[in-house]
Order: sequence, then structure tokens, then C-alpha cells
Amino acid sequence: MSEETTEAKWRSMPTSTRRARERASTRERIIEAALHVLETDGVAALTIRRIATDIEYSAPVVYQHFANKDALVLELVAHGHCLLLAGFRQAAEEPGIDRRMLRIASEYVRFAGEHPHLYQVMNGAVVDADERRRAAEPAIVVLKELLAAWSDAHDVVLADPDEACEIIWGTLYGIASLGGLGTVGNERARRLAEQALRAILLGWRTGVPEIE
Amino acid sequence: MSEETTEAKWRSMPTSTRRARERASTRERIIEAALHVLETDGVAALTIRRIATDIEYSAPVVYQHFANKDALVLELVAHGHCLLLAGFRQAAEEPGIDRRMLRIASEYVRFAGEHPHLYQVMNGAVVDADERRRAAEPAIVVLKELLAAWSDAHDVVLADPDEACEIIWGTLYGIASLGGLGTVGNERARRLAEQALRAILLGWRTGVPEIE
DNA sequence: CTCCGCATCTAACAGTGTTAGGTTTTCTAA
DNA sequence: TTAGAAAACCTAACACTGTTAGATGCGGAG
Repeated sequence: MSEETTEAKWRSMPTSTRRARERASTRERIIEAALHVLETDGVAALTIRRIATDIEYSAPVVYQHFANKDALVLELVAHGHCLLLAGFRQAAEEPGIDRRMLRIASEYVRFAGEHPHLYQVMNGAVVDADERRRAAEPAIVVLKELLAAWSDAHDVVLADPDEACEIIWGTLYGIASLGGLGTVGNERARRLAEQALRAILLGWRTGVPEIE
Repeated sequence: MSEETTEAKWRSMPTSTRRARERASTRERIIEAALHVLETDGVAALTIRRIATDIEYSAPVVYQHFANKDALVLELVAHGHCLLLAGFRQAAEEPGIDRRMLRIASEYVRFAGEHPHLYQVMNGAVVDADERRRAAEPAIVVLKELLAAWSDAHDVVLADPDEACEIIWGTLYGIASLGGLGTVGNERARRLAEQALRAILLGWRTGVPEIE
């Protein structure tokens, strides 16, 4: 039964492709609507019914494009990391390896401040931790490359470059997360992140001593 | 009508106090049950009905002790910070100011690793950010004191001690959060946190340079 | 024109936090 | 001791959530 339907798809390409195009189009419209809801009204308002209403559809249509809500949210997370990656690439254009590293910190915190709800979803417990990690990989790779360039330029041999990269990534994440608090604020968080990065890099240049 | 009831409370202390004791007792039982559910089955299982069932009560009784679920969760957050604070105090016993600072990092990551779900609730978006911050204050104060002792011992003048404390707090938070990921792991996170702290402190001792 | 497949909708299910109303137990006061 | 008040407690319900099943209708294929 199902074989006949799939074989029917082989011939009759024209309408099929148009249908596929429409499918992809509504799929993207769903993602865009979800992003809009998230950025404007926060994660609490991100409901299937709300999204469906915004694109003038009924709720169940969403499930013809995404297995469940988590799959949809994962798409938003991916989009968020895409934006963050763009910021990182821009930082990589900065002249001077040291200023380039600082720019990374700046861009990271800027992104977190400009898209607080998206940032929250990217690091919250909404989706599986490993999938989040996989979505973050491209940005981490850029950071890793920049860090390698930095250590080359300063003749610093990092004992474990991957660990070093992880330290910076975690530090940026932690300090950027402080930005949402009333006592810290985004501008202050940017300064904090830059200062932390400066201190860490300086520590690595000087050679981190073993205590005890 | 209500005036008579309140005046009736003035005499008849004995039974009244016993009632109050019972009230407080069930309130604590609720918190303990909630903690148990959270630590064993995770945040997704932390439901009012589940908690009520575990203490052999009906769901609405919870609302006679807490205004809403957030208020109950906030209590769990407070308890979590209490445990973390205990770890910090233990770290403060460590001989040698440098090892004491490292021990702080170690205790922080250890706590996050031993109570992953509680840690998640403490930093997740479940409760208001400002209330979370207020709950974290005592631990931050201890950190601040230790940092002041450290800067004294090393004749380092921190431009802004509060900012410095915030940097360490954020860094620990960020790196500890990495611990839950499959690629990092808790043991590795502990090493990362210690190394990050060493690097930052070394940077402050050397004097963080202004770039550009 | 017929028929089939696809897209879409309405209605429902299980579960959530939360509240209203009534019932039972417990204490107070005559 | 007993009438009545107050507190404690439970059942039932509401308004949501994510998600699924079944009915409906539209458009292209033979």
C-alpha cells in the first residue's frame, strides 16, 4: 500500500515539487513565528497553539513539520547559534589577535543581551544537553581556531588546547548569564567578560603555577 | 466576624501552638518530599500532585503552605544554596589562602555534580532571577570575604572587588554548568574550574593590562 | 468524471497549576 | 456535655499545556 504511494511520487514531479516547496515554506513560517513569539513575549508564551494561531493555522499542522515541541525548539536553538556564530566571525575580522579575542567576549555578551529569551532557550533545560552541545559546536570551533592563533602569536603552548577552549567558553557563558540580573546589567557584563578573558589569557601567558 | 476569631486566638495558647507546630511540620514535610522527588526523578517529575501523593495528602493542601509552585521551588533553591554555603564554609577552613581559593572552585563544582537537578533548578528560569540572586547572596558574601583575604595576602589591590567577585562567581557557574555534558564530565569540570581560577588569580596578581 | 491522497480542522485525551465548595474533624465556650 | 465556630481536608472543576485520532474537504491523476 505504502509502496504504491511512494512510487507515485516518482512520476508527477511538477506538482510534487511545488507541494514540497509549500511544505518547506510553511515549515519556515512556523520557525519564524516561533522565533518572533519567543523574542517578543518570552519562553512562557512559546506555545504550539500560539504559534499556530500566529500563522493562521490549526495547532496540529505543527506536528506535520516537527515531531514534537522539542524538535521545534531545537531549531530555534540552532538559529540562535547561527546568529552567535555570525558575531564570532565578525570578531575574527578585528585587527590584532588580542583585540580579536576580546571582541569574541564582547560579541558573546552582546548577543546574550540582545536576545535574552533566545539565549535562555539555548542554554536552558528545554532540549537535551547533548543536542545543545552539538548545536554550539560551530561557534566553539571558531573560538578554538582563534585561540590557536592567539597561542601561536604569543608563543604560548597550551597543555590542552581543547580544555583551554572549554574554559573560555564556560567563562563567557557564566558571565553572560549574569547579564540578565538587575545587579549586573548587560553593559557591566560585557566589561566583566572582557576583564575575565584578559585575566585568563594573561595567566596562560605567564604560565599558570601549580599550587601545593 | 473576623475580629472575634482573631481575639479568640489570644487566649487558648497551648492548642494553638501545637497546631502551629503541626502546620510547620507538614510544611517541612512538603519541602523534604519535593527535594526527594527533585533529586531522584528530576525537575520534570516535580509536580504538585506527585509531592502531595508522596506525603499522603491531597494536592490543594500544598497551597495552604505555599502561595504557588514557584514559592515552593524557591524554598528548594534556598536549601540548595544552604548546602553550597556549607561547602564554601568548609573550603574556608583549608590552610593556605591560595589552596583555599582553589577549594572554593572544587566545592562549587562538586556540589553541582552531586546535586545536578537541584543545581539546575537553582540556576534555571523556574523562579525569578532577582529572587535567585537574593538566595545566592550568602554564598557570594563568603566568596567576597575569601577574595578580600586573598588580595590582602598578596598585596593586590583589586580595582573593584565586587566586580572581581562577580567574575569568579560567573566563571564558576559557567564551568560547573559544563559538567553535565557528556563531553566534559564532572571530574574534568573540576579541573577546568580550578585551572580557570588559577589563571584569573594569576592574572590579577600580575596586573591585567589594558589592550589598545 | 471518479477517485484517491493530501492538507487541514475539530474534538478529544492525559496531564499541568490552581481554585471553589462542601465535608469532616477538632477545638472553644456556655 | 454539648452547640457552634474554626480549621483542615478532599472532591470536583477550570483553564491551560502538548499531543493524537478521526472526520472533512480540496486538488490533482487516471
